[in-house]
Amino acid sequence: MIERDAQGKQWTAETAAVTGLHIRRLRTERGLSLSELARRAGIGKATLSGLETGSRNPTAETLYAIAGQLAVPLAALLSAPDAAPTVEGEAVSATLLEVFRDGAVSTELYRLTIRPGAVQVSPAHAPGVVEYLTVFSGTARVGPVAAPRLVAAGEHACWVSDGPHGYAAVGGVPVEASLLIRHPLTD
Amino acid sequence: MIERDAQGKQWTAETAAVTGLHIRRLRTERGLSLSELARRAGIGKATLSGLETGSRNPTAETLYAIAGQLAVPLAALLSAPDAAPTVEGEAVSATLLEVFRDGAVSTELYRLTIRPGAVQVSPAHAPGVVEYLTVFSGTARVGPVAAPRLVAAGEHACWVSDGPHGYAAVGGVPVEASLLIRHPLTD
DNA sequence: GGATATCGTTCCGTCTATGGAACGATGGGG
DNA sequence: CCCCATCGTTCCATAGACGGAACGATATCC
Repeated sequence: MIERDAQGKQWTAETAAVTGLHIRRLRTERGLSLSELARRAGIGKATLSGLETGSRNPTAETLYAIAGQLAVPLAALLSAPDAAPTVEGEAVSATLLEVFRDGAVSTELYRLTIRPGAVQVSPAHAPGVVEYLTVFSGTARVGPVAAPRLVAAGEHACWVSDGPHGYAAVGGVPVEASLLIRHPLTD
Repeated sequence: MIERDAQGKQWTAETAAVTGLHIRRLRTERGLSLSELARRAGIGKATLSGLETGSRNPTAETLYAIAGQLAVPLAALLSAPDAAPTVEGEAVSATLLEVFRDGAVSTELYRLTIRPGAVQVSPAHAPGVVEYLTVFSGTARVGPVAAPRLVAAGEHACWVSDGPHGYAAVGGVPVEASLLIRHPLTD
């Protein structure tokens, strides 16, 4: 299946600087002064200034206050858009966008790009795991290796991934798609 | 109809507790002990313990280290992604998670909750707009008002939304789902 | 039983993120 | 010209987040 990046992300000087730039950009886009945003968010000017210049390691409380006033999700402040864990395979690049948890089911949402010229085969998952693929552009051949399906732009497919299954782009064009993987929580 | 959360989100005792539960859940799902995760993430056991029990206000550095080791986006640790723009309807709450743009198509991804006891009907969209709904939990009756479909947990449905279409929860339980809306860009 | 290991929590000294105040710079208005 | 408001940065005492060590609890082996 999709192997996860076991390498941990880290908070570095660079991360801090990028985060600061994001905040400053969002603030100026809204025509807010540093003092004004600090006042509205209920934080000190010193804190916000230090944050924007990348010389601080903010707490969750501070980040929440700022994101709330800027009316953006926290993720918009923190990471570069693609700092999420990315999985690279022979033919597939996947970015984990969200993890939903509802009752006894965990659902992971990936942004998927399938490169042409190769086929990626993933081994079986745990029983009960289902995958849903929606193609934005290009044409993909996906599903169980025993019974693959052609999915064109705007179409979608789903399959039970309790056996080996593959991903391939058809026609020499990369495929852009979203992939939902639904895991029953077997605890 | 479109309400935006202009009120700032705040870091409260409850936020901290929910965040802690998310972390603990992700950790135990992976079969990791608290000590082991702390060691791998390079943080103190005291820090992780306090975080999971909701008695701390972690720094970005700590959150990054944990999210990295759990291989999830930071948003999966922090409480529900409801700091994002949210659309509230009579029966439906939708959160815009992502917008993809690929060639001549724009695709919006929503996180959807349908409350029981009401039916929400949306007017026709532009021609060529298609919606894809994947249900995580509960059972939904969705699709064109002329031909609605029943979708149970783990199933999905798609329909062309060039006519009025509705969303309803069946069986008195809220429905949790993801919704992809695919717009051809006709400009 | 005793010895050992690891679990998650609590204690505590250190370090640092915090907000208020003071700072120099800038820009109108009278 | 002076006066005053507001800009973003820097200084600083304090609150609190940090990791190491010690803790009691539980399991496993001899």
